[in-house]
Amino acid sequence: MAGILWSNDKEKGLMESVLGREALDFLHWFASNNVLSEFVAPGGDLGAQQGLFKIVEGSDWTYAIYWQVSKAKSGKSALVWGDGQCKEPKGSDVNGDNGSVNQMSVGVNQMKKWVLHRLHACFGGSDDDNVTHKLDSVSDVDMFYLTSMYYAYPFDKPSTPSQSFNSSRTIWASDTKSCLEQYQSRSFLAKAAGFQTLVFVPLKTGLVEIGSVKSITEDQHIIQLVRSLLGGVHAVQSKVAPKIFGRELSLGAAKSGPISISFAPKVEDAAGFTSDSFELQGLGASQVYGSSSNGYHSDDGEARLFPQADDQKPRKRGRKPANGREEPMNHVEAERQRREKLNQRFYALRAVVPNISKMDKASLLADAITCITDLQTKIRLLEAEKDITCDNQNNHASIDIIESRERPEDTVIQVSCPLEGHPVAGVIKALREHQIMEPKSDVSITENGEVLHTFSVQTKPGEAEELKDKLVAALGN
Amino acid sequence: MAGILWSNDKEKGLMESVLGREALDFLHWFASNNVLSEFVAPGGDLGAQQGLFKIVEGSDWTYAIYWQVSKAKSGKSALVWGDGQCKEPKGSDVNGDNGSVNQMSVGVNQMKKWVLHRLHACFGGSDDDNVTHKLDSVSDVDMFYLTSMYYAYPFDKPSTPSQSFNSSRTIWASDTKSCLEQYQSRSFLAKAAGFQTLVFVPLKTGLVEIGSVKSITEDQHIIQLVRSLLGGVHAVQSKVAPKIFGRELSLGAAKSGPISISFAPKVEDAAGFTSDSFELQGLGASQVYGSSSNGYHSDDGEARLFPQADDQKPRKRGRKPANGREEPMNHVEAERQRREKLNQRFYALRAVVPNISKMDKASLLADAITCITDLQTKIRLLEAEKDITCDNQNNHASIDIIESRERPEDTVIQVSCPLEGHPVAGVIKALREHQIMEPKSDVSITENGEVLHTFSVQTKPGEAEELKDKLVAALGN
DNA sequence: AGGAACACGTGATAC
DNA sequence: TGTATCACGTGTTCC
Repeated sequence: MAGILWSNDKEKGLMESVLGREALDFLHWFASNNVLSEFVAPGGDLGAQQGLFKIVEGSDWTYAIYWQVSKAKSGKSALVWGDGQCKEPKGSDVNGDNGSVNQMSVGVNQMKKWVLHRLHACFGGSDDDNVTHKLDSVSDVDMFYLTSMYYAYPFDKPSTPSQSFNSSRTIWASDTKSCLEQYQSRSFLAKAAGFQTLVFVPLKTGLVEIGSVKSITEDQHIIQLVRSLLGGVHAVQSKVAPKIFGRELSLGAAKSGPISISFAPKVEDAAGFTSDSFELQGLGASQVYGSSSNGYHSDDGEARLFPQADDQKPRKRGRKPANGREEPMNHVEAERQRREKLNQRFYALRAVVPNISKMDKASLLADAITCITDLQTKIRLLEAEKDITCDNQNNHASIDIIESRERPEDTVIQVSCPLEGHPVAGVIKALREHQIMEPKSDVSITENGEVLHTFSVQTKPGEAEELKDKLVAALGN
Repeated sequence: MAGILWSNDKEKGLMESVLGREALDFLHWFASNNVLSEFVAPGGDLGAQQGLFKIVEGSDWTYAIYWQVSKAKSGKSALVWGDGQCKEPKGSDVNGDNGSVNQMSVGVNQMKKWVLHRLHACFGGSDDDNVTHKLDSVSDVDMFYLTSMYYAYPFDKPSTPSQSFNSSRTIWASDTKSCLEQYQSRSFLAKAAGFQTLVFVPLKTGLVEIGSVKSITEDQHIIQLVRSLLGGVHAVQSKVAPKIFGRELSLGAAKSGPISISFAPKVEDAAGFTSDSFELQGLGASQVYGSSSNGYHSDDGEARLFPQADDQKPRKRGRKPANGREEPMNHVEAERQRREKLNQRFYALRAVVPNISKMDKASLLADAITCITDLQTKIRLLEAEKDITCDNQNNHASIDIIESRERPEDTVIQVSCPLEGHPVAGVIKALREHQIMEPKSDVSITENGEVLHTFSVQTKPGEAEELKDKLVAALGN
């Protein structure tokens, strides 16, 4: 009955009518397990804010969200709300059609605000920064956008965003159907808002989600724009679609763009697969993909999906006439299935192993082995690197208190830390290069949590401008 | 003729007689390709120095070296000399036997010093910090130790240290033979120094090599000691020896300890393997390991290494009587080899995939797939994390020059940077918690390149001591 | 040819 | 007794 997000069934029903069943379940699970509070709020990067603004402003995009990678103390990582930008789509009215603010829409509006208020409170927001107070009425786009703020995508659970990030593949869904599919648990809200296009652009430190109420076909320029605005130095290379045996794998949807994902590929469950579903992690068209190399299926007769020139060279296919006993026939069938399963695993392996040298099975295994070992060393190196920089940072932070001697009314604390890594190291080095050998500075803390270093250096008249240029050049901004 | 390390053949010969052929080649290759200068010198950590000292001092160990992971700008990583500790083994004399300093040993000594001098010069050391000046005579242990300083182990080349680090497995060689094997290109020097035990202990940020002129059997306590002294918080879990089908894999040498490595497992090359050698990466006893699941070999009759109760149940093994044509006979043989190769790959895959759920081939492939995807996401996350911290650090370094206004004789430069990540952030926070809201500090630079923050805060009498404790506690040291 | 790679049916084996 | 997996020889296809 009573949950965290609701206190009785009536409230639950109300929330469900606004958010949809799946979103409510999702958020309720989050709230119950305190998932969101595990992750540190990345603290809005101004660059991200500006970049998202540029994407949404003056374009057909309705909103843009930057999901950032965040790591919890528990070691789990997730994509959490980093920043966002949203606008009301042109030509749409806030309260549905025609602007007739009737009784019902007012009631709906009140419900939305109540739900948002509830969410805000449950996820640990204080009352005064509640954005709903400022909103006169809440549109469906607002509802979607504001609800998304409480979302997060842990990497240990499969989801479209995490998958896009992991594979570093852009996902572009430009028709209502596949678009809503990708929205997954947010699809109810997305449907209400009328989104027709959804794009996930993976970046180095997270990904950008952009959506539109219009249908926008895939455009590499927009992807590049997103990357250049938010991706640092667009270091995420745009991988070409993986091909296997020369054939493109993404046969699922129209265009070459969106990768349609079916999370529980229950196809041909009858064939006796165990519950593990490798054959197809995010690669459209399971039937074709999962089939054996010369496309025929064991059970059903709907086979021969490969372009094999119908009924030409049937070889010795087709079940044997079951000669004599039926015991060995079953055996043959079982063996067939075993082989097929193995082959499917081989295909799945081919899909995940990069740099496949030859299409040979043995070579594939060899490549897989080198791949694994390479990845392992890469991880070890990255971790070592991380630890080293951590140590350095700790060294920076590990400050020796040299002196703390008491005098009648005040205390002097001397703290020394290495120059290397100190925020003003660049300034000091630049000053030193300018023959200013003993730069001293006062340090004070501003009210907005910044440290202010004030250097006072002696310069010859006219030299100051040059010094300033040098400093700017030395600091690289 | 003329190289970087020598100017003529005579010099080359002299160096070779001191260093040995392989070490000379190794170092010459380094010097020629400027490998060492690529990597940043990690800058001696005092903790490491002390730890190594504690290991060597008062024990049977002759020396200890900390090899640290270092990353070049090119992206290549290597284990480079981090720090070291060395002592003259007890009971040994510096100049070989009996202390009779004859003409020859004096000459040898001169040669050693000349070689060290040469190495020192070639690897970019200045003349004044040349340690050979301080040494009266150079023992073989010294020679080994000082030469090792110019070593490095890039991860793209196979070597015992890099392999130990990668697999995070301790390597312990306690007999002269395997010991010298592990020394690889340093074996000539190691032999001269008389080392009988060599141990590599992998850590998070590198590894520790310890050696002794005595034969020391494997001792988990020493490994733990090394880890606790140098491994941060011994986060490198000591993996148990991998088992396959319940049998231990390390059959190579005596005891359960050392992993004997043969870098080009040329065994059964005759069987028609291609040059790729997966079947055995650092897992002793290639013959047993590489064989098919019920140990028989295709070509040679030296088979049946598995405990299979000799000549019991030969099944239908043994080549068929070659009935009729000999063509298909060749075919079956080829097929046999293909199968065997595939099986070997499967075995090799089993060796590198962690968390093997079932011994099934299909399950193995499934595990391999999840393994690869998991590793890939792990890498993506680590890299994202790295980038985020890099961004943060850059933000710390990216300082806005707020003001630089010129006055008659001096210039005021105001630099602001975020409090978060600032070295004195901890101090300031601690002070704030003590209701000292506006801590100001002078900053000056000491002559040894450190930044000195001097805080002057008002305290009530007797409060200073408490404040000091709080600060120490807040800074965690 | 003639090797390489694969799928297939079959017998054996372990639980 | 069925239900797995596995290895083997064979037929076939593609260079």
